[in-house]
Amino acid sequence: MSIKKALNAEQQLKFIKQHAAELISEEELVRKIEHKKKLRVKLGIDPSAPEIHLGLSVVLRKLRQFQDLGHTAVLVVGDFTGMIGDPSGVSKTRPKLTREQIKKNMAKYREQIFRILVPKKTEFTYNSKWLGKLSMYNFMELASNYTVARVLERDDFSQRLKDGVPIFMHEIIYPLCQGYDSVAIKADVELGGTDQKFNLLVGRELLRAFNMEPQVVLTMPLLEGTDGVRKMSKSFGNYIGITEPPHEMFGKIMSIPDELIIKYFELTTDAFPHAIEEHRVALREGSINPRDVKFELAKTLVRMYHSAEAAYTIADEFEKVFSKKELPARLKEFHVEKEELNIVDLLVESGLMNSRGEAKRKMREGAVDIDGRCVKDISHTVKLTKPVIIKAGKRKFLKIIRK
RNA sequence: GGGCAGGUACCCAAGCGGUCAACGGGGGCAGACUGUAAAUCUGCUGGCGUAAGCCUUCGGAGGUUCGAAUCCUUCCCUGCCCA
Repeated sequence: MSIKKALNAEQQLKFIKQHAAELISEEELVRKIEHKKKLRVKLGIDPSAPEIHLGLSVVLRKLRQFQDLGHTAVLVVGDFTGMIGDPSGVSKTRPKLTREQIKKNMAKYREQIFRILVPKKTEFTYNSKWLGKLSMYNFMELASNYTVARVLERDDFSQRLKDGVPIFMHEIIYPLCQGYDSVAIKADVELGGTDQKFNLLVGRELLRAFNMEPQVVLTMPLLEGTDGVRKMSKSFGNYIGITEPPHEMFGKIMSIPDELIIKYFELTTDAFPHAIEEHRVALREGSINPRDVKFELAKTLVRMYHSAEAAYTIADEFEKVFSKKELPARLKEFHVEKEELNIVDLLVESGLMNSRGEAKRKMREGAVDIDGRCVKDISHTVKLTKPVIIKAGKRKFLKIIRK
């Protein structure tokens, strides 16, 4: 990072623009870098979802890049809005959070966020500090800076209005609060996903309204989740957490659609641009099996968030289990008292299945193997004179041992 | 304040007295296939029961009926129009 610190504004711009969706505006950014050297780069954080996933890492990594260029990351935790229960941007209202919950969530968040950011160059602030103190008078004044029509221009608002999906008053206020955060922390740049563009622009205009230099807006592309369609988000269940165990992470990455491989490489990994370019060409020409590139991607990410050793071990295991259909090296164990018991009971007791109904269904579908043999008979009795290995579905293995 | 239209399983969305545990789509899971937990195809997707069957579920609470997601009353919530 010491090397990058020496870069001039034009050179920095090149890094900043890399993989970004939109930069408003380039000239302003260059000017700011030249004048101030050290910029305050803002990122809003939602305290209700304390788990960082690859989707969020896209923006966080960009923030890290700013840090490497010598700038300061200012994380604004939306604890005020979190306590009120702010909109999710789609159609639901987020749950209200108590002070304790927020505190607990943020402790978790911090720990994860510094796997990407540099602590020394990171400021944490909570927007309740200023939003909580805003008087009705000040608030009204703030609100007078924006018109209803402008707020309703926001993509999701106009869509919801058209669809007859409720929009609540506090949701309309929300962009103003976020924009006011920028005023409060004197942001030079604000980062966000492309879905945040509107909010970020409000911040820009509010700064101007307060006679401050407007912030530069930088948006990053949204990363699709494991379903390959919707943006990665905890509420869609299509996310890959950066603290997930290596095998989970590896497996989930292997399940993304092939078309997303390059995008993932670009936005979530530290792979060299020329290496990514090679993959892209190879994929396009069909000279390589997409699986191998995805394999490389999975290894890279496991290495980044765990270790090189973990990456190799897991890759090896994956190969064994899914390509060669062998058993994984290490099996989870489950201990039982009885010498023999019914297979359905065992599946439920061991937690492999959620209910007896599900266990029976899955058995009918041929999803259950005992010691490598498919068992469909639900009255089957498992004898535990010696340990038995049960496979339920493609990736659930369990070694049953009698105590 | 008045009128109209709505609230259905994880999400979207049918159903409008019995054949509804509830069509269809998405998601999820499983099987086949494969190059992978990609793609594609097929099946499954409330709980208990080997099964017949039983139990819980259609915004909340009551009621009508042999029988309600479907009808009535009331309450809560949402959208649209009028004021």
